[in-house]
Parts: sequence; C-alpha cells; structure tokens
Amino acid sequence: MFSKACEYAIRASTYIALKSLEGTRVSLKEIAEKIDSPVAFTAKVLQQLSKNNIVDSVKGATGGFQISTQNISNIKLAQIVYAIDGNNVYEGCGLGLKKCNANEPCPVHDKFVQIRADLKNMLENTSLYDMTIGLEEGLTSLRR
Amino acid sequence: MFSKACEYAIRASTYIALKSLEGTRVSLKEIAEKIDSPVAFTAKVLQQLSKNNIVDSVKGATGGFQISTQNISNIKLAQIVYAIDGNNVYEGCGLGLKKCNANEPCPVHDKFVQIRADLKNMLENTSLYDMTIGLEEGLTSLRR
DNA sequence: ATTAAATAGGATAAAATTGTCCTATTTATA
DNA sequence: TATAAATAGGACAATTTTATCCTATTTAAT
Ligand code: FES
Ligand code: FES
Repeated sequence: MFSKACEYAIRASTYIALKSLEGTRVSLKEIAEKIDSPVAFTAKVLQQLSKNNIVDSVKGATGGFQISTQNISNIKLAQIVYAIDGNNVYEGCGLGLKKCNANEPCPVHDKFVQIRADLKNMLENTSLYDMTIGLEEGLTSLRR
Repeated sequence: MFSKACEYAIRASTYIALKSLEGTRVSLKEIAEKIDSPVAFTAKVLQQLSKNNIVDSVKGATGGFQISTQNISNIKLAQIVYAIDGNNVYEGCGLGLKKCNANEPCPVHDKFVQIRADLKNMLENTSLYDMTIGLEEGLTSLRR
C-alpha cells in the first residue's frame, strides 16, 4: 500500500505530534527507537518531511523535531503520504495502466475508484491529532 | 497497491480469459503485446500463475495459455493477487507494523481494516469473467 | 526424422527501494 | 572559546523488484 519510507513518515510524525503536545521536542534517535525504524533512513524521511513543512526541525544541541499545535490539528495523513509517495495512491490505475482514466477505463476502474476514494477520504480526514489519541494510554501502538 | 508482477498477472489472466471464451489459446508473445508488458517478465508471471492452476499452459507448437470456461467463472481476482503478492494486502498493517493486530492496533487500524475489507471483498467477488465484460466492445482496456 | 514454434526455467542484469556511514554545519552550554 | 549534541546532506552499500537473455524441453506439422 505505502512505501516503507511512507510508513516511517506517518509513524514518526505521529510520535513527534504526541511529544509536541506534551511540550517536548524529540531527537531522531528517540524517534527511531520509539517507532522501531532504522535511524539513518528515518533521518532521510524526516528531512523530506521538514522540507515539506510537515515537521519543524531545530538544529544544534537541544535540537530535534517538533510540530506546532496548530499543525498537529491541521496536517492530515494525506499530506504526509503525498509528500513521500506522491500522487499514485490518489490517481494511479489499480492495474498499472499509465493513467487512470474514466474515458478508457481498465476492467476494475469503477470498483477501484470507490475504494481509492474511501482511502483518500480517510487520509484527508485523519489529522495528526487524531493519530495521537489513545497512544499515551497504550490503546494504540507505533511499534511491535 | 499491487506489485508490477501482480498487475501484469491480472491483465494477462483477463486477456487469456477473453480469448479462451472465444475458443482460442494465446501465446506469451500475443499476451505481452495486448497488455503492453515486457515479454520475458510476463513469462515468469505466467509460470507462477500456471503453477497455481490459475491458467493452463500447453507446451509445444500451437501451444500457449488458456483458462477453462469453468475457471473463468470461478477464479476471482483475490486468488491471483494472493498467488503473486501473498497475503500482505489482506493481512498487513497499514503502517507497516509486523502484524496487524486488533489487540495492539496502530492508530489507523480501525479505519484501515474497513478499507482493506472493502478491497478484499471486491477482489473476492470479481471473477475473470467479470473482468472480460466490455473488453471486446472496447468499453474497457488492458493497455494504454 | 526434422523442423519450427511454443513454454520452462536458470543465470544475469538493471533499476528502484531501503539502509548505512561519514562529514559538515548549527547551536546550547560549560 | 571549546565542547558536545543535534540535524543536513552526500556518498555508498545491500536488498528487493523488475527486466533480459539464453538454453532445454515439448510438441505439432512437414
Ligand atoms: S483505469 Fe484502472 S483504475 Fe481507473
Ligand atoms: S495494526 Fe495497523 S492496520 Fe491493523
């Protein structure tokens, strides 16, 4: 469904959001540990998220990653997926034709666009804040 | 969503089904041409489909691939996807956790399982015969 | 029998994705 | 000012996926 990079991106952003709500900035090292991801690879993903203004990075000692309270509410999973995996999830053909096109549809087009729309809808309506709910209480998890 | 191999598998099976309904067997070369896929790679995919009894292969001159009328009705996309991509589509976690598990869910679990169920449902209820409807008349396409 | 056309399958190669390592830069603090 | 801790980013390595090439085998038809 999503690339590994994108899975890490969502999990990392969620963890950063959680800690930002608690008022603390988090280091790459801590993030990778808490979401169980390879450190250096996660660094690349975070760089991309930073460039896309999805997370804020602070350099230097005591630096780290954070997300503003406003952005925690405003940023949706759809933006993260788009930043890392591009628009294939939203516009790609289920059977791999170059362009999904209702005018010359593949045999699964009608059924596929519905599922894709549901997925898109879910991603567009799930904020980072939504993602953090239940995390602190251990009702949901970012590792294992 | 699906691997390239799986996309080719679905398109190839659909084309073979179409021609089998017309009573003719088709060669690898013709298949690759009609679904716009790399010949040798498609051969590997067809080998796998043959091993999984999704398509029948006939060796030798005048040989080729075909699917029995019964199987055209009975074989569902779900079987093809499973044969090529395994069960990740059906059982994998949306955020890449090792196991999707309702007892220790990731933050998107509840929403994700629904979408996954819809997809699974669609794949389990779409037969190769369904896939061929509209193809002959050009209402749907396997290339472009 | 020979030939030609087809699939089967092993060995590689190319490309994309995933992952690692090292150095540069930034910045708080001692 | 020196140091230590942090991100940024370039270069590279490993793995997986995708694609190609070549040979063996099968089989219909001449
Ligand atoms: S053309 Fe294939 S999903 Fe739209
Ligand atoms: S645990 Fe992530 S989708 Fe079920």
